[in-house]
Amino acid sequence: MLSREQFDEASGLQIFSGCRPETIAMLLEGAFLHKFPEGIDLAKEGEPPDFLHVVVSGAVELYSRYRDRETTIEVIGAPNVFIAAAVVLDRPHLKSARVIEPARILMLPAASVRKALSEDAAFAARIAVELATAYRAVTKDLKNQKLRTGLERLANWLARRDTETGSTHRIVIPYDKKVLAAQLGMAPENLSRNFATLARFGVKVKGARIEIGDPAALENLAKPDPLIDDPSS
Amino acid sequence: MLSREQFDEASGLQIFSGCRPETIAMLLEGAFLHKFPEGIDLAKEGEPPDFLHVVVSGAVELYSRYRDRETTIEVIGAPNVFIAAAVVLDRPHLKSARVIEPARILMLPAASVRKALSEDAAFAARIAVELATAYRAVTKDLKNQKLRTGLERLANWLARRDTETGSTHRIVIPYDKKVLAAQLGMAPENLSRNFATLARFGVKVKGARIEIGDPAALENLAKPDPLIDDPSS
DNA sequence: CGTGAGGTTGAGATCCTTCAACAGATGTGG
DNA sequence: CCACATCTGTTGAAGGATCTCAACCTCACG
Repeated sequence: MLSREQFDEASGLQIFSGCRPETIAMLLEGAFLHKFPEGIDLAKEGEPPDFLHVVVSGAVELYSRYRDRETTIEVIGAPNVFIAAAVVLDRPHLKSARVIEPARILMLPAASVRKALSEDAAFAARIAVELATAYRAVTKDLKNQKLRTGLERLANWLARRDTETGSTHRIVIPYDKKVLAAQLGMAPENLSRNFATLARFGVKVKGARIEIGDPAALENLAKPDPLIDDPSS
Repeated sequence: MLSREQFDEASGLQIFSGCRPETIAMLLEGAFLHKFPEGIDLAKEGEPPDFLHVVVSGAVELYSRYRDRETTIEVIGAPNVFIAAAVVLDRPHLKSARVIEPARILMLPAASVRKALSEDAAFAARIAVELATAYRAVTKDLKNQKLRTGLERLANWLARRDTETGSTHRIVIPYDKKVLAAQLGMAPENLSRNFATLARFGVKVKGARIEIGDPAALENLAKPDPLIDDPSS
């Protein structure tokens, strides 16, 4: 149950923009807005979806296992939705979700979401936009994986991260390096080695802090492609 | 412009089920239903989307380039939609599309699709389902890429293809082996070598025809996971 | 100070790609 | 019908990329 303040805060979220007030009220009826500490699992792959999750603040890692391997598929920051696809289709999660930065999460009952979908075109359109955006993000990731080497993926991650944080040429890895390694699709050891290789291109690493000494050289190595790297395209 | 028969055929497609007749009429207003021979390009990555495409028959390969590399992301058979995400968001295609099996394609004007999205909740919900399904398919593919070796991907492709075609333990590769190689994320040479390796597990290859001599051995090697391999989960 | 977690480095094995040569099938024109 | 070209796929050899295992290092923290 949401408090008055929570209700007001939640109803202002992008996901509800343009929706009918009744739709919003119905969705928030059985909703929760909870704080979660780092390390908590919010969903487990293979299990049916109970809630649509909205990251109000903090960050969540989506990861999967197979045999004795594990990889992270995506890191979701605020203010984004996740596991929308599983909720819409009412099928088991394909990924587990784990808090990697203390987070406030709005949880909307899955059944309400599916109901709203067929009753409110604006909400359905918003969900369609969310899904389309998520779809494109994964597609870019798949292209990234299949078309680039590990070193290229790292170089592009650095270049993108730099422009996203104001092109100061100083960036900070916002989580453990092993998470970054898994996200980039390489072993942690390989991430170290790739960083070492990038020293030749003016990249200096000190713990989680990275300095891009020669942005042009890095850019030239990375050869970013808007159809892979632009988050907004 | 569609003929009377084409209109009737098109309006029976799954994508329209539950939609208001006016929505369907509006969508089919400026639509085309064309036959395309093998090899034709239907869309080019980087260009804006003009039409939502529905594969009525035949097959289409979605592929991408980067530097001098190319990979296929997906192969779409009938009766499926593609480039829905680009149309919904009105953003450039992330992938090119090429006919690999003579196809009949229904093309719905992108602007009409976006209009229908906000006016007809049933249509919006259908598109949301399409997008959610496509999203999950790419996610599975990404897991496949990041969590498995090439040999495992091939073994699982064979196992899945076999069950999809009636578990006769005889399958036919429905397109060129180089397309299969790109789809599985390996060089064509490597596909050959992986097939050679599979001989030890009872897999016999003669051109495009494959016989699975020891299904249990293949299954044991593949170790399929419903959260990667089940098309319906 | 120890201790443990996260990160780095080295060595060897494995996976995969590239380049090159070759084989087989298909098609064409004389 | 044959010679030739072409396209696809296979095979071999070499090198590159990546992973695993192990040792070591560093730093925060009790």
